[in-house]
Amino acid sequence: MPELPEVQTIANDLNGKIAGAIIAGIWSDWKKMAVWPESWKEFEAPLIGKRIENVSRKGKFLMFKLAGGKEELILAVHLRMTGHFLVIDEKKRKNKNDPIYEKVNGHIHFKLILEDGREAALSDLRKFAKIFLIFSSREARKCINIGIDPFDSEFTFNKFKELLENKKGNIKQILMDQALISGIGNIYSSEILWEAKINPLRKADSLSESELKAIYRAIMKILKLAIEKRGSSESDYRDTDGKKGAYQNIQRVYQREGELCCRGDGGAIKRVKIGQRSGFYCPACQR
DNA sequence: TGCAGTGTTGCTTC
DNA sequence: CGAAGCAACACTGC
Repeated sequence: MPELPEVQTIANDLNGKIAGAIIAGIWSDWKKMAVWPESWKEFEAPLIGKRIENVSRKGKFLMFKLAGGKEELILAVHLRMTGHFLVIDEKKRKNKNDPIYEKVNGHIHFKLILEDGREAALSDLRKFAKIFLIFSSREARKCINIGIDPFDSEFTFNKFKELLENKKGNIKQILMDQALISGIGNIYSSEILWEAKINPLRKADSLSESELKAIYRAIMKILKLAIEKRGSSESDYRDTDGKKGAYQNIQRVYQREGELCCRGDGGAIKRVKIGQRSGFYCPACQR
């Protein structure tokens, strides 16, 4: 489930592997994923022959910065629920134990074919991923209407507090609001609130200064830790080698309904529906 | 066997 | 106007 740590891991890996590579062609069997330009020909043409300068992350978006044309061009990709990128080198695909052969990766719907023969392939079981181009000379389309990134230097505690002012909803849904803060989804919002000892159903306007501080610290701590662990792989998420992340092994509440909270307070993890999503928390230590 | 549930987002409806 | 519901899709598990 690509949230900020998973997208960061993919961006880092792609940057290490394919920065500098030239795009020889693109391929897709699901052209609906290109949301802009909507015509596949117009989407495809500007990509051919461009050099991938670097790959970075913005919120949950992957940003491929391309050079070689008259203007700067960015290929932006949102992985939604089940998307992940694999870097495939056909010449080296001999070992059947290569995790790239896993069943979960048999859902490739888009490829950047590189001049050196490798492919950066987007695997997406549920076909929810979206891709689009951002031309520096054209009016920016409202594809990326996202809030501040937690790793932006301007994301200070005071900024965080300011963003939450006058917010009426529960803290979990607010943390997942991409227009406010970008990158946190269902897994990490649960984990962050456990770390901060805050009940996910708490109204944002009921939180004290010290509780807000605990949440802010938890955001930074949990996201950094998850990036170190290369993300969470309960399900389809894999890195560009097809390997799993390790964060699911240290998750405290997410997907642990019924288990005892590891704080040793005797609380059993509860699962509640919050805005049509599953939220997990320990009723004993999260107040 | 069939249907509810699954990480995300954005559009529709009330 | 904000909140809630649901659709987009494929697969898993009860």
